[in-house]
Amino acid sequence: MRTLSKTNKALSDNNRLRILKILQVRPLCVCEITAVLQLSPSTVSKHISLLREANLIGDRKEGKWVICHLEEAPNNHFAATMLPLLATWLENDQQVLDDRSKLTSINRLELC
Amino acid sequence: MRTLSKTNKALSDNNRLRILKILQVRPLCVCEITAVLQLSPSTVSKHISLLREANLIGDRKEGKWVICHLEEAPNNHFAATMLPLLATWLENDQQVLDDRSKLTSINRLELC
DNA sequence: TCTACATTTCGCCAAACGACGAATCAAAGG
DNA sequence: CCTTTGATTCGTCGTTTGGCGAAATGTAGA
Repeated sequence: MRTLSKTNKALSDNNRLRILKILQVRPLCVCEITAVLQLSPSTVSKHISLLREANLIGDRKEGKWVICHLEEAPNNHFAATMLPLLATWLENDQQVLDDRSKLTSINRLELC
Repeated sequence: MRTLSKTNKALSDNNRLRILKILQVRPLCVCEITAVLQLSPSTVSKHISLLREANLIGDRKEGKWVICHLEEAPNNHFAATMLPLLATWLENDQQVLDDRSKLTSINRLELC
C-alpha cells in the first residue's frame, strides 16, 4: 500500500507531471528540464529524485550530465501501469504543449 | 493537468486508499468507515469529501446516515480509469485484509 | 419541541511539501 | 592541480496536509 501511495504522490504534483510529459519526447539532462520548467536546479533535482524513487524515471551519467529518461521496465508494478496511461493523458494540455514547444528550441550543447 | 494531480493526490494517502478498498466490499456509512479506520469522525469526513471532490466516491443520504459508495460513472476521466485499476490492486495487502475482516463483524444497525 | 445521534465545519497543532539560495560534490578540460 | 560547470545536498521559509476535539448542523423519533 505504501508503494501505491508513494507512486500516486509522485504523480500528484504539476511540475513532476510536466517533467514526465517532456521526457516522453526524448531523454533530457537536468539542465534542459530546468530550462523548460523555469525552476531552480535544486528544486528540479528534488523532483527528479522523487520520480526516480517511485520508479517512474531512470537516469544515466554521460560525462558531467545526468540524462533522465522514462523508466521503460519499472520494478514497481504501479509505476509500470501508470506510465503508459500517462503517455496518453494530457496530450492536449496547454501547459504540456507549451513545454514541448519550448523543448524544440533547446539543445543540451548550446544551453549547458 | 490540475484534475490529474488532484486525482492522484486523493489516491496518495494510505487512509484514503483504505476507504476505497473497503467500499469495494459494499457501500458504507461514515460511522462504519470510522469504526474500521479507527480515526476521528472529523478526520474521516475530511477524507471522504476529498475523495468525493476527486469523483472517486459518491454518497446518498438515508435517514440520518450518509452512505458512501464507489463512484460507478465518474465525470472525471482519470478517476474513471483509476477505480477499476484500484479494484484489482492491493487485494492481498495485509492492511486491506484486516480492514475487510473487521468489516464483517460490523453492521450499521448495532454500531450506530 | 426536545433529545439523541450521525455528520460536518472550525480552529488548532505538528509534520510534510515545494520552493529558494548557498554550499558541496563530481567530472572535463586546461 | 585548478577551474569550470552540471547536479545534488543542506538549511530555511511559507504553505499544505492530516490529525484531533469542540462546536455547529441536520434528521428521526419521543
